[in-house]
Amino acid sequence: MQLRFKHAGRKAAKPTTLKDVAAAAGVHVSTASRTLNPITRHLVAGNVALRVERAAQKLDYRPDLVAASLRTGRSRLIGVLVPDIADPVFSPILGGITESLLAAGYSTVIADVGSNQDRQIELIEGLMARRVDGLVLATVSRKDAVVDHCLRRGLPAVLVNRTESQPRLATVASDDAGGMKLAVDHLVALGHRRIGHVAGPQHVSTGFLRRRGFEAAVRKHGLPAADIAVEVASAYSRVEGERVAGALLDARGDLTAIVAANDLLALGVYDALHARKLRCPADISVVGHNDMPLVDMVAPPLTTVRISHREMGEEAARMMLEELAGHGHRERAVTLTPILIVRSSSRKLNPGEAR
Amino acid sequence: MQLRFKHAGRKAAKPTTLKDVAAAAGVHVSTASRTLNPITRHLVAGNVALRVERAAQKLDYRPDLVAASLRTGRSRLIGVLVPDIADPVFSPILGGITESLLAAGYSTVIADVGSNQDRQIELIEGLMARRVDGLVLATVSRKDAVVDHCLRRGLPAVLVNRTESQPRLATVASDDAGGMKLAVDHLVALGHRRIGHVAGPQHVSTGFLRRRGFEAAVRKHGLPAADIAVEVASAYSRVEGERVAGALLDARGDLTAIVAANDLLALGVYDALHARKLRCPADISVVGHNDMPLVDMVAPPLTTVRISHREMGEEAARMMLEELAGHGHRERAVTLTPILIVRSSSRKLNPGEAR
DNA sequence: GTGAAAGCGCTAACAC
DNA sequence: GTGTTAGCGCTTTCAC
Repeated sequence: MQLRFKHAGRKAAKPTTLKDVAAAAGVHVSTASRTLNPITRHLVAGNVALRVERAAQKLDYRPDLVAASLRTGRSRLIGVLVPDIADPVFSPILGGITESLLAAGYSTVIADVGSNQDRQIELIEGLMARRVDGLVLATVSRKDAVVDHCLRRGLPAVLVNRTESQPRLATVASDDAGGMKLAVDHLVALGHRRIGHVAGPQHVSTGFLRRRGFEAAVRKHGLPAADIAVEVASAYSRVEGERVAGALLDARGDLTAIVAANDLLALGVYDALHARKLRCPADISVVGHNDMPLVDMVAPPLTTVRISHREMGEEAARMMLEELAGHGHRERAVTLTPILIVRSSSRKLNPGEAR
Repeated sequence: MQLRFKHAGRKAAKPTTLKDVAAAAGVHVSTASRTLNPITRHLVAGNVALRVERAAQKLDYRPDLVAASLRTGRSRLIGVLVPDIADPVFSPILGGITESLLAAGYSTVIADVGSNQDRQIELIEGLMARRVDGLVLATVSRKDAVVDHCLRRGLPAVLVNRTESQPRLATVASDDAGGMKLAVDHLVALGHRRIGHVAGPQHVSTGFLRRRGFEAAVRKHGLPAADIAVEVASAYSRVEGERVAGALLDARGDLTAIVAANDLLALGVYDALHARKLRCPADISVVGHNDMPLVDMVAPPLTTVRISHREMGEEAARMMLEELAGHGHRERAVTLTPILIVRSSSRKLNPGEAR
């Protein structure tokens, strides 16, 4: 389609500067600057301030944040690194972060950086070239080169969703081990004893801590090691879930339940069951983790562990703001408590029942 | 939890400036600048350039984009407005945009702006204060004040996913009417004649054009107006889908199929069917639109129209880059062709069958 | 081909 | 309280 528009390419009018405002108000630029900055507003006489404000209003003055950044060294810009913007887990986190930061006058640059740490550092350099005031990392592995980099460069940073194994930065995350305990307690209460775990990648905290949480919960219930089966997925994806669950099911025909490290893996478990003509929950109960959108509508509706991703984002923003305000040492780790959402993918085992 | 870290609050080292590089290379800043800018690189003698580059390398020099922006008036920053970052439709669009722009050296500021146009304009002003070079709008209504604003301010802008009724800006969107034709053709081929439509909000192009596309398709098949029922939802949400589908079903007990303007609405249709103890597809066939993640896993797997959101984002980025390069008048509207994905929510009607 | 100088728009020390 | 001055780090004329 070929079209033309009269407006297209129209030249932008040169915007009003502080100098224009000052001239219009008959004062010096610095006075205008002081007036328009809430912090220094009180330094200027009421009537003068009023004149400046009126002039600014009349000329539709908009401060140039780029110039202000150059002068002050601060940009009021926060970078956010996510491994995959299309992963539904990160949307609400991003929503929480951006909204909270915006309310405090900060803009957010979201970088979809994948999971290659060298590339991540390259991209961070780009953000630092823009003088971002801080970074929120939703990407970290348990020992993360990006964190090293931020520390070395003195760039304020906050971790969200994932933690390092040795905490070096302020972090907000869900209680991953606690979430698995909820899942295992639930299954044990339903009579399950031979339980498998489709673990997430072990180089990220969620995968690692959930596996450990699973193992601890299972031990707490005194289930013999022989009743338990754990297999690790190399990524949080449906295909990996299917592959790993398949391996688990083929090796251990006696399992009655599988706990997946997240919902995407759990859906992969569904796929594996389907491929083997096994029914859920009749043959195998499945529990996921995250309560991502729509898992209440899949067949069968998924029993899962809900964590408040949006709240996680809001909390991360709050921590970042504290960090920037200089009193960032108060609260270094916030742990959100997950809750169990029981739906139809887990069922009560009849006494003595086995496959 | 209270913790402290030795690294926390560590002072950032003052970064190397162009001046440092110039000094180290024994040349003037302007020469260093010329060397490091690919466009002006050829103006400087080979051996000198080499010296500068080595110095830059050695000092780990990173150009200050803020200073460059102030000087040039360009920021290599693009703003992207989405109505709701948590809506899974926008994730792949954002992924496509950010990746393509990044490859061209542009960063992306994503603004989650809701649907209040006054607020949107306020937020755009914030982006303009950061001197964004352009805006990608995934938010527009059929007559959009934000577009007025961009035009007036001379800010390059590209529309994605939604179009205005009178095209004033470069746009990339799916063939919405065509998508509905696919859906209706499919149902008619299966023997359906009494078909309902849960339409989306009519102030956005997707809702409007899909409804019109539905009506045109139905007319083309010569279905009498009495066989058709259209009801408009006030938002693309599951609850609205349920409400509107409920109204449709209660008023028209003879319908055998419903086409929803998007998948979220289609899932609402499922909810409404469920509440009325109607089965899909046994009693009512349902077709959605968008093929959003997981609709292949709901019960029953949803027949829907797939559009390539990621490609849409990539295309929008390409158009923006063209716009910025000055030859933005070549191709003003790109229409992506959707395809039908048949799953299990639509079934063939037996001859003469009715409810 | 390179250096000198000006200046983007703003803020903040200092002077009065 | 307000004006003066300097300068953030870079690019880009203009000289030579």
